[in-house]
Amino acid sequence: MKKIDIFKKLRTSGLRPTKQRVEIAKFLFDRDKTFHFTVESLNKLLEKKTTSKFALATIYNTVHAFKDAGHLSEVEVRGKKTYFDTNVSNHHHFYDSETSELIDINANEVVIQKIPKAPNGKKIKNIEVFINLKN
Amino acid sequence: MKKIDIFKKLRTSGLRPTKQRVEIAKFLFDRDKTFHFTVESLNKLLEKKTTSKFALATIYNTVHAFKDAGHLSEVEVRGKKTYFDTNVSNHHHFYDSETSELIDINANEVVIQKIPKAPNGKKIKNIEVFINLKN
DNA sequence: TTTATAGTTTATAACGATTCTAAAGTGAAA
DNA sequence: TTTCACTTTAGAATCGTTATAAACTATAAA
Ligand SMILES: [Mn+2]
Ligand SMILES: [Mn+2]
Ligand SMILES: [Zn+2]
Ligand SMILES: [Zn+2]
Repeated sequence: MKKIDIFKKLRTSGLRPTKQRVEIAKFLFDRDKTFHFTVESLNKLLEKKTTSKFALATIYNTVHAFKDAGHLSEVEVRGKKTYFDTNVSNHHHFYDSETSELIDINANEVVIQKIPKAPNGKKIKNIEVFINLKN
Repeated sequence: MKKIDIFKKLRTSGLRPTKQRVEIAKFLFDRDKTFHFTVESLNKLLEKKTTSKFALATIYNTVHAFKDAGHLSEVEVRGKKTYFDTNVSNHHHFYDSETSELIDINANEVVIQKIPKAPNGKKIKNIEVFINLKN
C-alpha cells in the first residue's frame, strides 16, 4: 500500500493526518497480509516499531474511526478484549485458543450446502464460520 | 424436567441444594426449549419469577459452576456481556441484533460441504456457524 | 440441646477493558 | 502574532465481572 493510500484512509475516515494517526495508519494498512489485533497488542507493537508515544485514547479513537469508515472490521472472539481485523471483506476464521491467534479463511474456501430459513420476517445478513483449533 | 433432575444438576456441579441454587436451577433447567441469557437478564427474570433475592455474586457463582460441569455453554456474541445457553449440544445460532436474541439451529440443519485444512500441527476442535439476521 | 464447623450468601471492593472529560498542545489561516 | 478549530493526553468514570471478607445456615458432634 502506497503512502497516498494511507492519507486516503485517513481522509475517508474524517481524520486529519497527524503524526500519531499516520503512524497508526501506516502500521495497520501498509502490509500485505491481514492483520488481527487488539488495542493493547497494537499499542505494544506501535511502541516497538516507532519512536512516538501513543495515548490509549488516541488509539481507541483512531481505530474506531477506521472501523466506522469500513477500513477495519471487528471479529468476535471469546474473551473480554475486542479484536479488530484489517480484512474487511467477507471471510471466516480459524482460532487457536492456545496462542489467541486468528487466521483468515477466504470466503470461497467454505462452502455451505444447507442452511435453515431465516425466522419469520427476518433475512440473513451474513454468515460467520468460526473454526476452533486444538493441538 | 423433574425435580430430581434439578438436584442432580446441582449435585454434579458440586453444589448443595440451597434455596437460591434450587431456584436458579429450576428456572434454567425446568423448561422445554433452549434458554439463552446473560447474568443480568437472568437476575431480572429471577426477581420477577420468584420472591427470593439473589446477590449477583451468587448468580455468577452458580452459573459458572453449571458451566464448568457442562450443564451450560457459553455463546460468543458481539458486545460486552457474556451469553449463556442451556443447550449444551453442538449447535449453531441465528442472532438478531435488533433484539439481541439468539435462536438455536440444530447441528444437522447446517451442512458444510467444504472447509480448509487446519494449519500445520493443529486439528479442528469444532465449527461454529453464526448467522446474523436483519429485518 | 448447645457447640463446632464447613459451606453459603451477601454487600462491597477490586479489577480490567473501554469510554469520557477537560486541560494542554498544535498548526494552519487570518 | 493572534486566533481558532482540532488533537492529544492523563486521568477519571463506567460497566461487566471477579475477589474478599463478614454474616448467615445447616448439619452433626459433643
Ligand atoms: Mn469478545
Ligand atoms: Mn462477547
Ligand atoms: Zn480476518
Ligand atoms: Zn443455543
